[in-house]
Amino acid sequence: MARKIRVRFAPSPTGPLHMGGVRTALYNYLFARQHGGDFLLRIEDTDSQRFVPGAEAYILEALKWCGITIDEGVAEGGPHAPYRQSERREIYLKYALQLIESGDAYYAFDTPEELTAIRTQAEAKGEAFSYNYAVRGQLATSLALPETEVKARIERGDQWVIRFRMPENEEVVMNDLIREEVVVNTATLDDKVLYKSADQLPTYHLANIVDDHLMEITHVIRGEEWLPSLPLHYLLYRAFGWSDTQPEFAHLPLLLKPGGGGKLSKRDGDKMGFPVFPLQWTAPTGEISRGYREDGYFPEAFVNLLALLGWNPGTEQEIFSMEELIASFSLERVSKSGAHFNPEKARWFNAQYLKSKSNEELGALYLPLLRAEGVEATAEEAARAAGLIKERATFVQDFWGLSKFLFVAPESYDPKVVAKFWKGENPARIAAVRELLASVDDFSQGVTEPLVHDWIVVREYPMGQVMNALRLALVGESSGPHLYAICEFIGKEETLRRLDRALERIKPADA
RNA sequence: GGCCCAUUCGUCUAUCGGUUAGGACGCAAGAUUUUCAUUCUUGAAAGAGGAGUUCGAUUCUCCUAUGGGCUACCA
Repeated sequence: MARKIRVRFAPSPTGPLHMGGVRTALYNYLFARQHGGDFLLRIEDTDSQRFVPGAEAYILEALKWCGITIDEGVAEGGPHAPYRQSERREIYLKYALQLIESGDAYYAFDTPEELTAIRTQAEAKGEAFSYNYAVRGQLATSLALPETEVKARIERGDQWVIRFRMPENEEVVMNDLIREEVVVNTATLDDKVLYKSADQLPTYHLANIVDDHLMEITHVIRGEEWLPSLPLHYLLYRAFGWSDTQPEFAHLPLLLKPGGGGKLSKRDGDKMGFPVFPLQWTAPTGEISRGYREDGYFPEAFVNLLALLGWNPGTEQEIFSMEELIASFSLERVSKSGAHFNPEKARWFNAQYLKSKSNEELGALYLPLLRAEGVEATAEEAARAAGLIKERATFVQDFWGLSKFLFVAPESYDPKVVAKFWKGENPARIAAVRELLASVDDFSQGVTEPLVHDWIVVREYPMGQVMNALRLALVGESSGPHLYAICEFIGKEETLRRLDRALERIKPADA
């Protein structure tokens, strides 16, 4: 009988989620939705030392912004609540003790200080210390100490941890949905801590396995950095007797820095000039890291570009809505090797989405920016302006720079353009065009364009010369949308006013 | 150091033994346009190296190299 697909995203609230984390969440979400399964969000806050206030709220907001909806989780609740591991602390000790009972784990009384001492000592000799079968019989463990001594220490309140008793020499054969078979010999592995008395909290490994089991998780989709601990996780499922319901595993390739040199990390963004976080993050120290949202990315574009970083549909389609991603995603088509993030392509994705949006939608986004510039435009004007310039923009934030001349007359005139076009007969021609335009009242593009165009052609004036001079007079520079569209937008009165101003203010380059 | 994973244009990637090795970003050129941009066309650009297996390897195996991850009482 097939179990209902259930996956989880289980971040640790040690800071803002970075884009690699969002991608992991996204793949989990896509997988769940495609199979009609459940997507859970579990907060893994078993490290009280590294807890960062605000991180959890950030994670929730980031997923929401991306359109990743959660079926069960800290905010939604669900049949397996609570979904915050710190609130499940009493669950884990029982399971740790069960492993001691079965002989799969043992108490260890070494203090962290003792362990660092042993480590540095080994290092000095050029060796690497591993807490494993070779040493657990010699150290202060329940395997080496008499039972009475173990009891006494625990009752006395000595601190202890519970470690997994890693088999001495066993080939663990694992299966990964992306990498297929992986084999590791346990002789190379150490006895990981599962539970610590100091804060009465489990470590990741124990909490993760216990919760995935209890929450009936069927597929664990996580980053490749977890692959080395997969054998431990296999062995834990076996020790608990849960092998028959053990989830399938899929380890995702890492997101790498654009230029190489390791996985993308939280610091890279500000250093390399692109965001690594979905949302802007203000650290408790006050330090601000930029986010895709604040940088002007549409969530659809962000999700789209993330989806294609490590997965491809096998077709040439590149633009995917969330629905299309849900329909075409598959773990089989996730690539095995790490993906370098390409900020240029990220911008391209956003430009694609920008172009596909309606003028009204973009106008609504532009309006507040116009207000911020002190322009009181109507929604209709903002939409028309957006329509004129969306083809040449990547972000809505680009709009003002690309269309300010639609709302305010140029204060200055680009000297290079003046030198090139405001000379010879051009100023006089512009003066003539001004009178020509003054003769019509309908300023729609369909009227002004043939009017001026024919006028220039009939006189055999050089089209480029006249038009560029005209553009200079109206816009102040040499780039922008179709000139007659600009005239239509600003209207007759403003057009004539700007021409008068230009004729008065611009000094001919050859005078 | 040990263990594990990976390796096709600069980058993301297609190819599931036989292809002129395809697409996208970026780059270059051309066309269109009054300008810039858009758009369109074209171009440069890749199988890490070496052994095998095979009639035939980018594709399968091994070695080397390179890249990456892990190696905490962090996740």
